[in-house]
Amino acid sequence: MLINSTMSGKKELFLPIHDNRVNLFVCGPTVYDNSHIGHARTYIFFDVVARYLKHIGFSVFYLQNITDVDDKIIDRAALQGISPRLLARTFEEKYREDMQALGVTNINYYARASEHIAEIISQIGRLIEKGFAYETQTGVYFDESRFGDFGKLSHQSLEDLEKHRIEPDPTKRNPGDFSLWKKRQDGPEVTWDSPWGKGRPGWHIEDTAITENYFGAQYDIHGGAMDLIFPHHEAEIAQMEATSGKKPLVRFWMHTGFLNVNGEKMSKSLGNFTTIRDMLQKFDADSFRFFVLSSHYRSPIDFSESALDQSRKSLERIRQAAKAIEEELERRRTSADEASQENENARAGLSEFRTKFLDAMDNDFNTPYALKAVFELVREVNRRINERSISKESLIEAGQLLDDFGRILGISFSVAQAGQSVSSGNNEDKTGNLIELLIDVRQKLREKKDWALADEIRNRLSEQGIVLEDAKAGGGRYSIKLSE
RNA sequence: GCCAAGGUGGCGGAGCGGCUACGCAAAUGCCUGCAGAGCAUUACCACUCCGGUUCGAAUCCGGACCUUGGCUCCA
Repeated sequence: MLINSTMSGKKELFLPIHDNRVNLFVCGPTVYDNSHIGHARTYIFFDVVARYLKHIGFSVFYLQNITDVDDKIIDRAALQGISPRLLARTFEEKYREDMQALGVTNINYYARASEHIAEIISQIGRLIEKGFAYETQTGVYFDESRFGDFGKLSHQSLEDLEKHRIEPDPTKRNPGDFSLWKKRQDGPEVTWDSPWGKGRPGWHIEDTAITENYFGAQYDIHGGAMDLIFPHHEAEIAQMEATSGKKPLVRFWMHTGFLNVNGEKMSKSLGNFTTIRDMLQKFDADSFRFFVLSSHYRSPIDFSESALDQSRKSLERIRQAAKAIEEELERRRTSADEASQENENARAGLSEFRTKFLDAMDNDFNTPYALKAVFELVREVNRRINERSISKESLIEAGQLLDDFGRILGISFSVAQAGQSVSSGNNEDKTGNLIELLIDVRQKLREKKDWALADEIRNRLSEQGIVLEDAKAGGGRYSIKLSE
């Protein structure tokens, strides 16, 4: 398969370093607040990366760090009068709940920065020994002038990087040198002993200490959003390649585009900051996943209510087809349909849709193109059902294809688990029985051609959010719209 | 200023050298008591601009313009 690497800017053939094993690392959140829908975009995408790589037979280990030692956490905790650890653990828990709610379920291990201090200290020590880092009164810094490749990922030269907006720490040798260890004491929970005195790690070092610990000096894929390319990922390259002397740190750098809101970057000052929790109050997780995956992962996407609405409706079309397949299969159970069987013989099989879907995914995770294949399958199956030219085998195959595609994308295409909650007519509860009763009465009215009353029942149920759909041969079905 | 990603039909969004997706919305027809769903067809076929390469460019090259982001907080 082909994967675009930020380093080369090109699609390259993906082969893991170790046989069949794929080591995947994605920068996790700094847990000082609720995660927002921009995080969700990135993490949903990499969840699909893991799902797909597993589907095509790789053994994937997906590692994510949790930044639970950080200035923002300390500041926020002080503001709220609670301990940094309590704050961090609280939002870490919420983050995990959010991921669960979004169907992001393929992360094998979350590594907390605070639980890898020994590894961090070890790596800093080796950097100093090799002359890539130095100690001052304020901390330990990486000397970028000693590492020739600095800037290679973001395509910037050292001269470009001389320009800076924040006044650099005066003890640093070069303005671009970044912090490995901060000599600060902000309370026992965020202060550790080190050969350079008490303090805490800088932001970049935790990731390479963690990946070195679990993956070694080199691994397959490192993911994150575009804004992390510089300086964060640049710093990771410098730290690990300087420590180990092995290049490259990572074979494939993958970066997701931004999620904007009405064309603007999401930010608290603009008031367009949407947390995952708030979003899920209004939209179901599957619709959001569909929205995320209907654009290419490197393109910017624009979040809006109408975009989400459109995604919901598009997804609904796939689910309608899944429903039609089930119903047709049910019908076949009671009566054999020789005609359909025979009519289909002239038709091609459905396997071409699997090929199209997998080809799209194989080409740098082109999820919009993969979704196209899903819709083409849907149309073909609908057509065949309508024309009575589909065999039982093809119905089963189509159902399996939809299931497989849904599993890879982490979206439920089947009716049963639909977010909109579509009930079929065999509810056990009393409400369901009442609705059944009304449908029965209405059916009798229809048989008597009392259209006025029949329509009134349908309209009034519709006002209650219960939508009736009449079938040709009586009975019919209904669905309950939970939202709105 | 430097670096990066973009500018495609009413909207969303693929394609990245030649037949133009896919979805949403719309129209007409079939089906239906009506509606919905489904199916078929349609809208006469859009690619920021200006040059160039080519038999042929949305797609390659050069140049402009615009948008968003990064430049040591950031998914």
